[in-house]
Formats: sequence, C-alpha cells, structure tokens
Amino acid sequence: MYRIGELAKLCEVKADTLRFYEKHGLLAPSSRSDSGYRLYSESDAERLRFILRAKAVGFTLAEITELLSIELDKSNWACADVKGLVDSKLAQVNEKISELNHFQVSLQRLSDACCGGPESAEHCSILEALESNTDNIKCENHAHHHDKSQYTKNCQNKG
Amino acid sequence: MYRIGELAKLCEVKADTLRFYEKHGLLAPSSRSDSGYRLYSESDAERLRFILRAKAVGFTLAEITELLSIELDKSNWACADVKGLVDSKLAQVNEKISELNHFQVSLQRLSDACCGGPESAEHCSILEALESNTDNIKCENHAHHHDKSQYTKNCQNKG
DNA sequence: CTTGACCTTGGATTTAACTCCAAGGTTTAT
DNA sequence: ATAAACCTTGGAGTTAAATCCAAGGTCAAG
Ligand SMILES: [Zn+2]
Ligand SMILES: [Zn+2]
Ligand SMILES: [Zn+2]
Ligand SMILES: [Zn+2]
Repeated sequence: MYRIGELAKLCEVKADTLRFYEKHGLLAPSSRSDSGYRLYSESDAERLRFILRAKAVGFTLAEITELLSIELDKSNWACADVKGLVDSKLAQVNEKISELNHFQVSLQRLSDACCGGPESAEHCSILEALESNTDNIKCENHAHHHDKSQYTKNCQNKG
Repeated sequence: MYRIGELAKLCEVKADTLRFYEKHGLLAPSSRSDSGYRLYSESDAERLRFILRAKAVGFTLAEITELLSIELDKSNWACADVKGLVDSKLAQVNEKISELNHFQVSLQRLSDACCGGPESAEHCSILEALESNTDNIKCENHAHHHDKSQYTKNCQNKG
C-alpha cells in the first residue's frame, strides 16, 4: 500500500493531482489508514498508470473516464466502441493540427518577409501585412524598404 | 461612426467581444454618444481588423497587445522586435504541432491495431496497450484474437 | 516533548477568451 | 405611446486540469 505522497512520487505526479482525480471520479484509493490517510493498492497504481498513458496520447480526463468505465466492464463493450473513442480523438487532433499548420504557414510567411534588422519598424512588412486587408502577405508589393540597402533579407529577395 | 452592434456585425464578432476587448485595453471607442453609447470611428474599425488578423495567425490577446503598442509607436521599435514576436510565436506553434503529431501517431497506431468490430472488447488491443507498460503498441505480441476469425483487421495483418 | 515531514479537508485561484445575465436607459418604427 | 431592438453597467459563469492555501491532525526521530 502506498500513501498518497509515495504513489505521487512513483508516478511523477503531485499528491494534489491524485486528490483531484479522486474528486473527479477517476481514481480512489482502495482503503484508508486508521488515521484517515489514503492507501493505494498496486491495482490502484495500475489504474493511475492507465490514466497517465491515456493522457499521454491526448485524451482528456472526461474521455479517460469513459475509457475507464469500458475497461472495468470490457465484456459489455465492443471493439467498435473503443476504436470509436480513439478515432474520434484522432479526428479532433487532426483538426487541431490543421489549424496550427495554418498558423504555422502564415507566421512563417510573415517572418520570411521581415528583414529582422535593427531599423525602425516604420515600414515593417509584418505590421503592414496585419494592417492591410490582404489575407496573406504579398511579397510582390515591395512594401518593405529601409533607407539603407544594407538589410535586404526581405521582399526584395524575390524581386 | 458605428455603434457597437454595427461594428460587431461588420467584423463578425459579438458586441460582448468588443466590450471585452475594451475592458482589456485592446480597443476603445474614440467617443461616446450623448446617451453614453460607444461610437467607433473608421480607424477604430481598422484597429479591430488588425486585432482579428493577428488572432487569425495565432497570436493571443496578450501578444496582440504588444503588437498594438508597437504599431502605435513604430518608429521606436525595430524590425527585429516585430520579427522576434513572430518567431517566438512560431516556435510555440511548432512545439504544439509537434506534441499533437506525437498524439496523432500514437492514436493512429492504436486505431490501426483494433479490429473495430462488434465483438467484446475483452481482448481489445487498444485497452491492452493502455494497460501495459509498453510505451507503444506492439503488434508482434498478437494480443488481439477474437473467437471468430471473421474479423481480422487487427494485429494479424502483420503476421 | 518537540520538530519536521507528512497527511486531512474545504475552498479559492489560475489561464484564456469570451459569454451570459439582470436591471435598467435609449431609439426607432408603427 | 408603446413595443422591439438596441444600448448601458457590473458581475458571474464557462472550460480544463490542476495548483495552492489555511488550519489542523499524525507519525517517526532525537
Ligand atoms: Zn525591416
Ligand atoms: Zn520588419
Ligand atoms: Zn477486436
Ligand atoms: Zn479492439
């Protein structure tokens, strides 16, 4: 039997996290000591590891609660149910990735358009792109010219 | 001059969002009507569009606040400052993408290992992977066998 | 017998970006 | 003149997953 701090250290989480999981129905210690201390069994520890593995592949605690209820009653669930949870999560993750990829492309385009030099930002391509109503930065407009032609890592590259 | 609802509709946000932006120092109407209604000028609208464009490339409101302060005082900032913000955001986005890619790969592997059929989940590869202490699912262990050999879209594929 | 490490509980706080509500004032159209 | 549609304010609620706090009980060592 582990006390809360022992299990926490063992699984590299905080004791607070274990109390949080208990409050939310994910993991309760199988017993208490006479003085009221939580006592976790080896199977409680296994359950915690299950939770942490599910977290590590991206499931939320709400989703893990579902997984756990299947896990405890496997024979009344089908592979289709389990795979459904995984595939639905996969779809969410793919959607999020796609949003972030969009950010990534836009930011990269902004970054590439700016010389990044020490000159005044008065004609910075990034700011101009955010000011303008164009969706994407247009390198063709040669908007970014500094007084000195010394810093040329900007739109002119493509001209 | 736009009233709050007009500007909101024009820019496809809610009036509440504009009040929220005002409370957080991102966008204040340049004037008020006699009866206290917010009145937004065309340049207020431009500022809002700047905010929305920055949001569209992934900046948080806190970061947009920084961008706006640069935007209003361009000559006292360098391209390097602006590009720094973009590059730092880019790094965050890349990190998040990489985390999600890890989720994606793991979930895909779990999904591929499960037959997804109507049989009992008692021997579901997904659950077994989450129970076991192996980091990744191992298809070599042929853990997933159903009574009927009718549903074979699982580990046996690779055998 | 006292210090320090550990444990208990309940409740408050954090982050981000809204979103909603109540109670009331204003404008506009019929 | 009255109803609908709009606006005001302050403040509360939402989501997720913890994290922190205070006041106090327990346990082992010295
Ligand atoms: Zn520059
Ligand atoms: Zn620049
Ligand atoms: Zn199966
Ligand atoms: Zn399965």
